[in-house]
Amino acid sequence: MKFPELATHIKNHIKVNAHEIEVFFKFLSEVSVSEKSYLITPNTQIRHSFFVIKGCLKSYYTDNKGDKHVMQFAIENWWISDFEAFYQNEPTKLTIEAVEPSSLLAISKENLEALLLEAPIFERYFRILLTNAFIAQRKRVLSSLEKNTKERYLEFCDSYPNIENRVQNYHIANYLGVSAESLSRIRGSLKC
Amino acid sequence: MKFPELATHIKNHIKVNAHEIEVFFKFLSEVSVSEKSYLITPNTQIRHSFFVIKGCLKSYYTDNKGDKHVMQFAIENWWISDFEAFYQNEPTKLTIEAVEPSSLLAISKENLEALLLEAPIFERYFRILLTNAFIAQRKRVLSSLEKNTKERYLEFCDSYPNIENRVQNYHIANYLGVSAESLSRIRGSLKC
DNA sequence: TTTCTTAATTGATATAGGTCAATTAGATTT
DNA sequence: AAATCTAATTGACCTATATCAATTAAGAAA
Repeated sequence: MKFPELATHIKNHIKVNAHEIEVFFKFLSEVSVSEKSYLITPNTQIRHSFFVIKGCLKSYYTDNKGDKHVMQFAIENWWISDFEAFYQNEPTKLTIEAVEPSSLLAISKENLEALLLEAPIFERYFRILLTNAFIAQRKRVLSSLEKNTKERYLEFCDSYPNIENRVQNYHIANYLGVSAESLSRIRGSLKC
Repeated sequence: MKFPELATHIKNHIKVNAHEIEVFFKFLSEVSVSEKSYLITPNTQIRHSFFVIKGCLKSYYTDNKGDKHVMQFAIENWWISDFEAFYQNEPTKLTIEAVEPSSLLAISKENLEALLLEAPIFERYFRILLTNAFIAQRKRVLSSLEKNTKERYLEFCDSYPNIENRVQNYHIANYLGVSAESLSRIRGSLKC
């Protein structure tokens, strides 16, 4: 079986048979990227969603002061994209950059549409993922309203297992919306 | 035609015929609430989604210090629910409270499922709404990372037209995650 | 190993926004 | 109109976090 990681991920969410999985796989392409290279850059029209087989990536928005704001990290078995551009056929606003050398599966918007026509069972798979992603965003909004930085850091470590050792301090600071110095002090206070 | 507001909302998103709209409407119930009454309270199993015909409501999370954090306002033509509870069949965590006397259409989770079986065209309608809601949450996350309170207040006024005159200052402060005093000072600085 | 580069930490200070208290303004009730 | 209640504003002060600068640590390259 090709791409066992994605096959498992699909089976964890919906009931599918081997043939349907095969159909899915024929719409995928394999992508490998080295550390610090880009999958997506701002203001382009290339629109894919990516499933991480191995590695670690981040998506971020660069504001007009040049500050970067991390929207998402993705490690093994996560999907990552500029979802706004992907779903609404708009130019990209985000950068997706590999934090580690990574191997991915990519599906284009057109191929996704073709897949859903040929195997509508996957409507359900993507609807579940979209629902989960929506709820995850709501939790992040709520966290930012309710919790202080230390609590949000701990929550972050929880939702991205073991990621503290894979991405740099200041990337996490950009995700949490605090300065690298503040996060460093918080980490210091947690060690004691 | 019954419920012209919802009929228009649906037609703005998908192509439907009069019969399909009729099918949708038979799964709805009408709800009226007075100001300050609740549609949903925490730790209940009642799960509906509500479409606002007239009025204004808010959904909020109450933390264990008793502080309230507003997730969403809803005015005419918005859907509102505790989406986490609704989509994932969990007990509610939010309160939905009417800010003005309001009239609503309600659809239960079970009726939604029955509707989607009988008229699958509405899969598309709800998928579009879910996608829009997901993207709106992402924008809110990005705002909280990128913008200061004044900018977020202006953005808020923009996305909820004319709401400054309909809900109280401190409700908006709870939405933005700042104190009522801070928001008052920001409003003051904008008048000059 | 030595050098170079990038990231993390630490210190000193500044600032946005929080908290608490008092005052004013608007609504609502009597 | 007077009294009451709730919300908004304002002031004084406090705290968390930002910012800037200097130092240390860790990795990568020579």
